Amino acid sequence: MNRALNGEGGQEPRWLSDEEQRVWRSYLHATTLLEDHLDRQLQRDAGMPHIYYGLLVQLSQAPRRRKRMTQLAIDAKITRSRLSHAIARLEKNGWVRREDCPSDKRGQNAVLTEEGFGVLRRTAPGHVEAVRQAMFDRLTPEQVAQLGEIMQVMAEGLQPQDTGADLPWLR
Amino acid sequence: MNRALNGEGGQEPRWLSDEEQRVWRSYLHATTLLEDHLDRQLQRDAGMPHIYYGLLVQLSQAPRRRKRMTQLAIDAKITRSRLSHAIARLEKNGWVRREDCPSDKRGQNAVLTEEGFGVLRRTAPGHVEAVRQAMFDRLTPEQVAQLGEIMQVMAEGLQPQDTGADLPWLR
DNA sequence: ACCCTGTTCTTGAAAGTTGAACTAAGTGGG
DNA sequence: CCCACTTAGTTCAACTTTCAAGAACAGGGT
Repeated sequence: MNRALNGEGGQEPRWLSDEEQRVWRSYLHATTLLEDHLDRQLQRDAGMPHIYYGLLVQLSQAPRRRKRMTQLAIDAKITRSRLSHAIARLEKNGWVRREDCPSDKRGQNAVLTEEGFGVLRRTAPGHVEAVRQAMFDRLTPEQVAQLGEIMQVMAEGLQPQDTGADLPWLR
Repeated sequence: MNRALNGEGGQEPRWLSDEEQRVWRSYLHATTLLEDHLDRQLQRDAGMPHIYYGLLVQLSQAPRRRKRMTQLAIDAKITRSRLSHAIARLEKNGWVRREDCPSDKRGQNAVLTEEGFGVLRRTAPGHVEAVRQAMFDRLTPEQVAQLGEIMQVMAEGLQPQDTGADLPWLR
């Protein structure tokens, strides 16, 4: 459905207004700077990128500190392939281990190890502090509320099925 | 300066409140979904990732459609290393070429080729449309203004020099 | 039991990214 | 002019991500 609007065949493109451009640039600017910042912070203090850290967090909050691979992939918004590689790396670190799923022989659980939990306990304070300094300490309470609302709306519009019905692949 | 708050030596960590956690999750959720979405959109329609597309945009808006490597890296918020690789790839595509800087023999200009400009002209409408659908079409004008304000504040707090004076390396 | 289709997860290769080391060229004393 | 120091950009190796297969199992029908 983008096809019709794309490239040569399309009708008049709806360009961004000046203000929209400014907002879009600020958005790109802020989000990339923050993601880079957190990636470096965690690489330095926890020895892993932000996404990997997020996987450990997910596991730490799951019922028995374990989760099916596919569910973890969905919750972390990454592909199963990426998750496979990531878990392999975390496993090599001793922070996660794999476990066969009893009910489904295809299935695997990723399980947070005690050691992995320790890493989280040690590094979480520094990470929260970094997030605070970058976001919550700089925004008014109203802005925090607004941001929450805005991000929620955007996220809703981007759930898997939206962009086209021709994307049966997970995520 | 994170050291003192990190891990074992620190004082009471300032955890996020429930609402802050919700906002933070929404933020991560929305930003990663959008970035993935745009990456796929551009990979499909323009044959390059979002960042590379951004480089072409930068060049197209620069005075003679060219820019010094370092300046381009700063403007695009990426490392010089990453830029080197990216330009090498874009050069292979024929969309950019390198040019020795006349005034500084160390310097290089990245120059947008006519072909590169053509790619931009063909793919920009589809990209703008994707951005609109994901963001501007879903937000009220007030929310757009709020988002702009918020992102500006966050970006200011993340400029290179903030995190510590002990980071002489570019970004 | 058998086949068919869809799901779960992994793998391998190519592409992209990172951080550090490196080359070459400008800069500013002494 | 020479030295040390900085800056511009590239390169290398290690790591991460993506995309396209592929192996193994599940859940129906038939």
